[in-house]
Amino acid sequence: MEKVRTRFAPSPTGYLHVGGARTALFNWLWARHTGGVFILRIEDTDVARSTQESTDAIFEAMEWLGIDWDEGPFYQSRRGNLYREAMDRLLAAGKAYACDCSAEALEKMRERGMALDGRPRYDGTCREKGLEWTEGTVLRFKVPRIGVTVLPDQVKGDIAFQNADLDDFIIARSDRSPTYNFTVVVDDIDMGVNTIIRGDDHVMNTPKQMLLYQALESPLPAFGHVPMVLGPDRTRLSKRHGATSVTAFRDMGYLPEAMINYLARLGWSHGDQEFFTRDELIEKFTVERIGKSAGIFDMEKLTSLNADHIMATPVEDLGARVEPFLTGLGFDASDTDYRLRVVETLVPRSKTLVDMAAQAAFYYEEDVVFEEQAAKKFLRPVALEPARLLLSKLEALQDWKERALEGVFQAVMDETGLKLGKIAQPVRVALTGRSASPGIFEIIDILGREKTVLRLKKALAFIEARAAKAD
RNA sequence: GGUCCCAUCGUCUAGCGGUUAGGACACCGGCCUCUCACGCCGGUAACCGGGGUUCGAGUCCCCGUGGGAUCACCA
Repeated sequence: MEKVRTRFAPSPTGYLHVGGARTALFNWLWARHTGGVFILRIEDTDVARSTQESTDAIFEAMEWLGIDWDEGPFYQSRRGNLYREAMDRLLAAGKAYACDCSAEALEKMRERGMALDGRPRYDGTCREKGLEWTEGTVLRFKVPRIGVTVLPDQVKGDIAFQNADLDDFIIARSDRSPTYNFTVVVDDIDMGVNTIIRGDDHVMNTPKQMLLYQALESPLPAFGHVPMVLGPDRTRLSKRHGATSVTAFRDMGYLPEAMINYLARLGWSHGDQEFFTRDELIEKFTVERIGKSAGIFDMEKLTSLNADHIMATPVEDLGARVEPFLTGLGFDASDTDYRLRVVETLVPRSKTLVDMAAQAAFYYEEDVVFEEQAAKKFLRPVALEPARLLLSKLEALQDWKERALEGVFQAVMDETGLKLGKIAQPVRVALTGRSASPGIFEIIDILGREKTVLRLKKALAFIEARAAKAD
């Protein structure tokens, strides 16, 4: 069996969006699954719209996702002579011809065709003129007038196109630069690409490209057209649907593992399995299992999957990954051991790294700020007695460990006759400012004696002041 | 409008002639419990419509409807 050679060929006219990322992912997975080769090619023939920033953004996004390439990046803008050579071959073989129709004439043809049978098209005016290909004329490909081109699509099945419905499309502009349908084919032939997985917005281009393969006397690659990714309103995903740039998800605290898991599962399935590690994806991915219908991008499911991946990631790893988010919040999170202990308590409660960093705030803040609702509900005079008792016992505690701390609470419970909940909630608010947090013993353990005592005293003062005001 | 594609819970999907139509997200109950999560248990919720084929259709065929893609000297 021939070695699989796939490619991802984005045009650098913007950031890498989720749809493109999924296309890249599928090609990459297929190459990795089969032990093949994955190629990156930048389609920058449209000089006006291509930018270096976009190219860099694409690299950055792919690197973050962990989608690496074996060959490339190749730039179409630097492969002019290759295209020129192919043009000459086609021209010499009579498979292409020059056309000097004006833009106005072309517009007329389209209008006429539209009025005639709803089919706007080029009417072949210059097809047999034998015009010389000079500056100012374009080069058109001579599409067979009869016959059917059947696309054996790996995901959609056979799709038939009447050659008569295809235009004699332009392969070289009047400035002699090659157009998309032509460059892709020439490049894919040159690079030995034998498997093309791409968005299904390309199906209509495919018969034209297949004809080009024939004209260039090259074997056809296998085609697989993947359905689109839609926004919640069922229209093509775009900026107005919110975040669509891959790197935006990185900044929102999503893990690349979760991202590729979600993207893979959107349009592809493996029985009932939802959670996949990168290796499992490579092991189980096949083009055959790609679905045929378009899918809606669901942020909620991505988020849920992200939480699952957070729980599946080693804490050391997570610790390193949240640090920038902690720093971004203005905290000094350079103490690795402390950070790891903090992260450990937050793992099952965090949907994203941003979420995790936000929840970690009380561990780093100098001073806790009591949330109004929480303070109102729990920092009340009834909490004074048990809190004072707890404080004195904590100050005297020798062994500052979770087990011992639990013993301290038990003692307070015994002496006051109160249940743990009655004591823990006020203390929680005192230490974290909020009514929800990780377990009370682990928090105290991690915070340490100094901070715990300080915060407890502050809360005590807060309650006393409040009681005084009430009198 | 022409051409092409698609159609199972709100969403992602399993299903490849015979199933009480399964799972996941979300949602709603309950359990666990120091709070919040996690976890566990349970629930609401789907085969677009109409014709065929067949002993039997979510599964096969046709038509309709709906949605999408594409019709450039853009990629």
